[in-house]
Amino acid sequence: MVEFQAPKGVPEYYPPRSSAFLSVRDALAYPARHAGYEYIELPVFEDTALFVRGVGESTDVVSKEMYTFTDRGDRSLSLRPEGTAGVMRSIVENRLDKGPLPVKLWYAGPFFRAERPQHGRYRQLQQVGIEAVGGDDPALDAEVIALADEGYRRLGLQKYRLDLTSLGCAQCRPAYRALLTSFLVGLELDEPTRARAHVNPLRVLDDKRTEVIDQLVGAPLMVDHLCEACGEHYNSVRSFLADAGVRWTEAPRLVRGLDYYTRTTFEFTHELLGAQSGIGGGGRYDGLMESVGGGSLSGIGFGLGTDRTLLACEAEGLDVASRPRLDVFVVPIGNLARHVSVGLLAELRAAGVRVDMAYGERGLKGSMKAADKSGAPLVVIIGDDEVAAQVVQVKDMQQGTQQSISRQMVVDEIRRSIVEETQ
RNA sequence: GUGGGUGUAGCUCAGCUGGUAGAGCGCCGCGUUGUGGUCGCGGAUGCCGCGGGUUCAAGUCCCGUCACUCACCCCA
Repeated sequence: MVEFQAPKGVPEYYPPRSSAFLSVRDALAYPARHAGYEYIELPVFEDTALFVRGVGESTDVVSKEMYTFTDRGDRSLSLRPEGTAGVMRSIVENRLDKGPLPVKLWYAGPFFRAERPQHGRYRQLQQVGIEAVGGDDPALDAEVIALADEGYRRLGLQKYRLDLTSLGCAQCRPAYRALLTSFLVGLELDEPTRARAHVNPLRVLDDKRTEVIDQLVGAPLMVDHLCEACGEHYNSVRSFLADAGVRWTEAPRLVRGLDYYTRTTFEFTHELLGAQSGIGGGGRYDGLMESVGGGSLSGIGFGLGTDRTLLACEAEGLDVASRPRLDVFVVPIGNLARHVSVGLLAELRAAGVRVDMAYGERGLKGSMKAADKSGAPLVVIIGDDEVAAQVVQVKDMQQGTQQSISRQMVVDEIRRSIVEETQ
């Protein structure tokens, strides 16, 4: 048994899977980056009060899942459980909301929740997120959702679904909430569920137990009680989504665990992931910025789970990191050749070629084995004969063919063959 | 936080009713002169998760503990 282990529930990504993790993260961020969203790097911990006020005191995330600690200045800080509140804080603090609107940002990194770990649920989770702040144009909602969808599509994912609904606003939700509450009090519910209904009646709607679901058949739904403005907004969002070519499922019982969501709300789930099926989600938040001390700008955003998306790719058998890690592997024979090789390595790297060489005295056979395992399609072999003749041997590992190329020409030759291959 | 399952070589796992550890894969080496993958041969590696108990004897039974895992809950 090893002396030290990574903290409970914290996933690590090491080779070879780490390259797949990077590919997933990049694929999820790509659509937003190419839609003009700019990068924002945020603190991993913030003032605890930011999350309490922003995310909501009654949420499970804040009430029992935060890693909270006191620093040496006696300040209460918490590892961020989600990204949106921090983005809002930064926008307000750095006056980004005084510039052109909407402010469009993307971020990626770790978030922390002190939950019981299980497949796809981690205490340190990785997310890629975007926020579009300072606009309530329903086309913006559609854009955000479409960018998430495109990320999953880029990876080749197929067995996922987009659930969509509207949670109304400060105008219409309170009345609906009262209606739902009066409906719920008439049901046969156990104590924890009653408590939940008291804290947030909406949350009872997505209960998974059949005995609860059966009782919810006639429950009033938010989408049937939207005010005129929210109803119109939601219709427009759906219309723009259709224009964007995104397919969704109406999910009138969709509820999210964070209090700030209003109007458009969505979640992506993958069918092969078991209990932790949510691979991404998000929605509109109209009052969030005000609640953290900013102006009354509304926004919309999403958080996509990098860990779970990777699991989803693996569940679908997708090879998300098929590109070899190297273009060339150099095999020197003898000390003289090692000097030539080091020089060649520098030139190749400067030319943008991804290259490694056989270090250590392994002998030609061992070096060739290492070359094979490196996955590089080309191997450059240099021995005394080659040094004397000022050439190198370039071997195509797949074909098994080999040709002698002059030392002078070899960098250009290799670069050319790589360009051809990537076309 | 609440339940269930599992913990044996780097990995996947076998080890029947208790008698001092095995396979496949991987790794390293060899198959003579400067060439990988296939094949053949050889080799290294285990406090059998940890602690206690029962027993002449425990990987094997009992208790505890830790870790992992699945579900609830929650969510990415």
